[in-house]
Amino acid sequence: MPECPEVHLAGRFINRACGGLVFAGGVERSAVGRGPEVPFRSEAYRISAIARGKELRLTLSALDPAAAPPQDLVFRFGMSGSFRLCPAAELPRHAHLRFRTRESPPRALCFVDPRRFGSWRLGDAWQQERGPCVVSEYQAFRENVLKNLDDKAFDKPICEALLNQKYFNGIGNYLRAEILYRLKIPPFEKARTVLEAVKDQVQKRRKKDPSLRLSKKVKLMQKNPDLLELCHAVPMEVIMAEKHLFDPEHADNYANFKNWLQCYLVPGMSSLRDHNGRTIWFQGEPGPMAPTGQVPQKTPCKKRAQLKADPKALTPKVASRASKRCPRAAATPPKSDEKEEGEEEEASGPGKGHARRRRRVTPAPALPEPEVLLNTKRSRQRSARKGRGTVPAL
DNA sequence: CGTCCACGTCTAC
DNA sequence: TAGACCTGGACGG
Repeated sequence: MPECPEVHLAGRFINRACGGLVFAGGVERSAVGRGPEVPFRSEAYRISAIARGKELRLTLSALDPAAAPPQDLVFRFGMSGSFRLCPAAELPRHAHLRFRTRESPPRALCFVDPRRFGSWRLGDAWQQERGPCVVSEYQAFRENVLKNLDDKAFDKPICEALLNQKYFNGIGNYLRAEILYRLKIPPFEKARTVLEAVKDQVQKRRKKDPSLRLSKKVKLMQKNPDLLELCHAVPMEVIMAEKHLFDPEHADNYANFKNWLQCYLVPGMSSLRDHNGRTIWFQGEPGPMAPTGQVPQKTPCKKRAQLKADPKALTPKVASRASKRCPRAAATPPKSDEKEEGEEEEASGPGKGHARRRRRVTPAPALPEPEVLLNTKRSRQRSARKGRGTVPAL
């Protein structure tokens, strides 16, 4: 689950689980891994990690510094990357890079990445174009945004700007939805409009109480976080909830994570494809820059036996939140012949449990003769689906 | 079985 | 602004 919380937690996992381990030998790479061979070998070395946004840097350090210079590696996780520590004799599928311990029997720290969109590079350099980390470099992140509001990156809708790693290093698709939802900001409001308002608000606060004590300021911000503060606080919630969302016996982790989500994938919320073909989840108005020719999709609210709420699973703030209720039904009534409820939909059977997603319904547009257009063999090629769910333009 | 969808970048018309 | 890059799970017939 690689947005910045998962990357940071991967780093924490490595430091905790591997901090006391000694590794030995060379670094093994799978035949298909998306990264270079790692020219490092040592009969006794340690591994440490540090995260920045969606990147994770590993440092391999020989116990005897004279034996070999340290080797740095910077990973990106793509859509499916993760690190695991497992017996070297039972490597998981798609373990594209492996670091073996000196134990007997040996274990291996593995970079596992089924889809292979992730990669690694040699050296200690973070990717040049990525901005400060929303989690670990909050002040720099904030200033980088507010000082550059004239950048054309902010001409775009806020939901798209939030995925720009030059300004929002660490934010990904579920975080943008969760962040905007907390403030009920329409996802297709213009980014600059939203951020200028943040800037003005800061000025006002300053004028009003120029001598506020720091502690007061902190309280104020915690009570009334602005968008940029939430870009830090929301990922932090996930990181803090580590124990419950990502514990070793990951049996219920996914269920807990889904339970933490307030908007992304949540039944009753609306969704649209943004201009890059990514699904944005939101509630309420899409906003002025919404793509034309699409009807917001809505997963119907089923009568659901709520996700089995694990009462201790959530951070205090969220803990009291009523289990996910459907907001009032709204526009775009679902198709009349929709299969209603029926199954009790236990959120996730033990073991599996996955995004229970309603198949996207081809919207029935309130336009004459949509069928012709909609049914014209939309090419079934893999990526021909960006436009699915569209409505003939007017 | 087949289709759709996924927590992200990249580069090439 | 489309594809391309990939595997695998959910769901439908």
